[in-house]
Amino acid sequence: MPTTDPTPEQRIWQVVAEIPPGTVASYGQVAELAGLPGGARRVGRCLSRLPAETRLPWHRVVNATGGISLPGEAGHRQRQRLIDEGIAFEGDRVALDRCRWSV
DNA sequence: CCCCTGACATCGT
DNA sequence: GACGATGCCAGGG
Repeated sequence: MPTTDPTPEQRIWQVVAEIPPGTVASYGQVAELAGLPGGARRVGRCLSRLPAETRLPWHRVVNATGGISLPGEAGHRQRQRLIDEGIAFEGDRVALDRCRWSV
């Protein structure tokens, strides 16, 4: 057993790391899987603090409607990364009915 | 301690 | 389906 219990942050990182390529998860979904029901905002805040060099697939996390919540140029890059991964888009939103991550 | 803000979600109109 | 209001949680001033 672990000598120290994982912090909520680590559980969030863990869940995000598990999102398979070609699929996306919503902030609320990640929060719930991380054992933080209603902690969607916390997930967003956590991801915003990630270093630019992180290898965590944070770009696979979108809002409940499939839209990109990350504002500005960074959001534009996230969209491009998703497209490069083969994620299907409907206008500015991800086609959740086809690309949503389900366990 | 109060107030505001943010990579959110949900409901009513 | 767009919009505004409300709920929620954590930080920062």
